[in-house]
Amino acid sequence: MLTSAPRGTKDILPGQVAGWNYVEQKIREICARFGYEEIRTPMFEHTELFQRGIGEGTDVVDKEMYTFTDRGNRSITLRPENTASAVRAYLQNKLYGQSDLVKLFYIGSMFRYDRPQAGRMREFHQFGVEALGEANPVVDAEIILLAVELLKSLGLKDLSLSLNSVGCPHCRPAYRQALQDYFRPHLHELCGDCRERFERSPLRILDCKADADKGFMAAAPKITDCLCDECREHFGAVQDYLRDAGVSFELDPRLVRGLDYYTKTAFEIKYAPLGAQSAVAGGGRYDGLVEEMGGKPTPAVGFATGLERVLLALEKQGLLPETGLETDAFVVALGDEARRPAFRLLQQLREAGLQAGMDYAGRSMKAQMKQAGKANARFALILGEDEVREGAVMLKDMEKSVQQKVPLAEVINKLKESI
RNA sequence: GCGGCUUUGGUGAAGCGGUUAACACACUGGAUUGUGGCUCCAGCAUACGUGGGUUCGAUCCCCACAAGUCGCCCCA
Repeated sequence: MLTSAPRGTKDILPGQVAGWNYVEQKIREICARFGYEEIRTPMFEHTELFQRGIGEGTDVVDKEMYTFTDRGNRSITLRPENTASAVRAYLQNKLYGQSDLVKLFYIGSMFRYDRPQAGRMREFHQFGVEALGEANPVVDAEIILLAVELLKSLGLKDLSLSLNSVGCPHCRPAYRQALQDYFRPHLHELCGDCRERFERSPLRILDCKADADKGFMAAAPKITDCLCDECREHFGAVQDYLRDAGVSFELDPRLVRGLDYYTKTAFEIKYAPLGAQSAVAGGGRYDGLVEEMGGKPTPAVGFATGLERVLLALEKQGLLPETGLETDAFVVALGDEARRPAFRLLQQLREAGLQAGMDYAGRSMKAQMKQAGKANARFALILGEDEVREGAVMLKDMEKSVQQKVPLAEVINKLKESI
């Protein structure tokens, strides 16, 4: 137990960090281009924030949160997602006072108690974006394009974008009703899960794999047929903007988001080879959330991507950057008299801005040369009795395998020239 | 939360009711004097996920648990 991390958590090891840095750097670059600014919110919040924001009755809130009571008797929850926190920070810090439209992004750990699987961790990392304060569908499109642009710039291929509208408080109740009316006569034919969903979230029945091929499924009312005028227009406009941008997508009337706050636009980007956890990014509009949390009515859109899944996709497509230490110079010390001068030389190299290393174990020359080779050193600086006496150092080019004796005072300049 | 599969050293793995638990890579040392990447030699699992049981005897059989993985679910 002492030597294993809690279930569903993972160490990101030195060899893997380059991939994470690569993705994070791309994220920052693209967010800057799109005009989104980074925000960092606490990893834990008052439990109530998520209950209100995400909604009781959702799986995330009901069965997946890490909730505990702190020593001050407050109910605290490790953030299962970042939208609620972002909205809270927006309200608490009155960011709306700075401009009508506030565009934020975040990168960080999220926590959900779920059964671990590849691409589904209990501590996982999300990058997400929130645009608060604008109802125009052009922002929906911008956000989707940002997600697409990110994944594209990482080099990912074979992604699919699905789009839907889940309606608004005006038209969704009617649709719910229509669905329940439609399914009621078939209730006994539905799977157990769906019978439970019938009352609470009939929309999810559409998404059920077990019932997918039942005859009556195909004819179920589609939300897109039940949208109010405003929602319909909005949805149409989002599609127009995407087409103008040359982004292909498919409409999926069965795409439903599991968090209560979504309205109108919902979208998901999938990378199918990831199997059961193929959703790489997902999000949509949530026009009611800010008000729900005590702010003025404020339209908003956002999405999140699962970084582990993005990394998995990159790995599958062979797009992860190489990792490995670069070494400009490896100091090889021979004999006890050379140790101190060698260590001093090492420091001087590093102070001069070079990446330098040496052996600390007092090994044989052969072993030290091996180490230099393994460290990928461009040069080996050999310091033996002779060199110490002469105030010189043997400079060996590891690739060309040629060497020359150079006065100690000149090595650093010589190295800098050739690197 | 549900079901299937898997679990041998740092890694990839072979094995089988009773063996010194193969082999490869990695790692460490060596192949006469101060020089890497090739080659050769040697070393490197009181140990087969954990805990029980069956058996004269279990890494190999049974049970439980754990972890991983695939699917469901959920979602990113």
